[in-house]
Amino acid sequence: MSTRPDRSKPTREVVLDALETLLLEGGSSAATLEAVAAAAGVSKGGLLYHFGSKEALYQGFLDRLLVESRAEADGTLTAPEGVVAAYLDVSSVATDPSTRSVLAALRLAGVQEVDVEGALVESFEYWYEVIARRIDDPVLARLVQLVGDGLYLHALIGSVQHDEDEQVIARVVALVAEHEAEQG
Amino acid sequence: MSTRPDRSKPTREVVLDALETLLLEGGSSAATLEAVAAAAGVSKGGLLYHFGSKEALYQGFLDRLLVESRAEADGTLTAPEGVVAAYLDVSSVATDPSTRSVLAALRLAGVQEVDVEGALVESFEYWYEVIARRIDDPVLARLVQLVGDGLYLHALIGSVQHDEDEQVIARVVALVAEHEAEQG
DNA sequence: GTCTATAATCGGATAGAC
DNA sequence: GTCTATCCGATTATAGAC
Repeated sequence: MSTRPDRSKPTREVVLDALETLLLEGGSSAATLEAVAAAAGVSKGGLLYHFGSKEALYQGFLDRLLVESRAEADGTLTAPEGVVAAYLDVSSVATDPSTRSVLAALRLAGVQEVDVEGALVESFEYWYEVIARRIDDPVLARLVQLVGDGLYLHALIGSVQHDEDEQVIARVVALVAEHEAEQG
Repeated sequence: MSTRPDRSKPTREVVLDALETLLLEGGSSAATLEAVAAAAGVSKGGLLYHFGSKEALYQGFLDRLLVESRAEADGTLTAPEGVVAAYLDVSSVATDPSTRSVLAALRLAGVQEVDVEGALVESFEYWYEVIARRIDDPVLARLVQLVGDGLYLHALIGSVQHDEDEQVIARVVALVAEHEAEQG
């Protein structure tokens, strides 16, 4: 990939997209400045004009992740299937744009240049608040999140979806519906 | 750390312990041969006598991980608190030796030298089989695992334990007990 | 805003002494 | 079985032309 994928997008965004793809494919060690530049269709020098260092590049990625995931979480508040089903669906579909960002960030976890863990904690915390806004029992809300995060973990290791996963989602949704019926 | 931590253990094990610690602290990029050797209290040459390459070192780590996690899973079959509580406890305690290995392996996910994901999938699959041996409803068994894996994910990003987590575990245990009572 | 060329450093791996 | 010395390729970053 030596030609620039999309010229309508700003270069910054194209570079971050390239970084995301490389992180998903080969982890943090595959995401060298040269490789990212090549995948984005720019030169190393061109990349370094937009992000002055590897640290700045990583930070730019985390900043975008937070903006994206907050928007995604907010969006589910008005989702027809409800927040619960929406979160569990998002978590289990590794091709979802928002999920891709989170999985890429998880592959970045542990690097010294930036606080990846802090950004991820912030993102997950925001999701919890959104879920808890719809389920008044905090324990149940947390259970919903943990099931979703379990699905995230399995997406991270590329595990094939269990036959049971769909039924687990249905079961959790039912659990929430049951709770809501009790409350009135 | 330039002195060898424990001379009673075989050097191979000391080296793998050092690798594990470095992976947890700084991700895969921090686990250079030089750094691992230093943390283990041997020279680079000394390390390379036991593991001929970085690939061999990583593979040795994954091999040990599988042996350890199978033993851990088998051990819970006879645990007094039951498999369910045992898995959820293990998943949430980041200092547990077995959990440390899994978290370190997760930080290694994405490297090209070895099939980290494959090893992790195998480990999680084994755990599922152990859990499913005690809970005859496969959907419920999978739900238990996903909650535990959600806890793993939060341990991976160093997220502080939610106040609700203990109650979530209790709730899941109750869910399983309820199911068993129905079956008889 | 994007490029090429190059400097400086680091990481993996080999050879051979002890 | 462990060490030191060394080579080579890869990676980050800078300088300066276009």
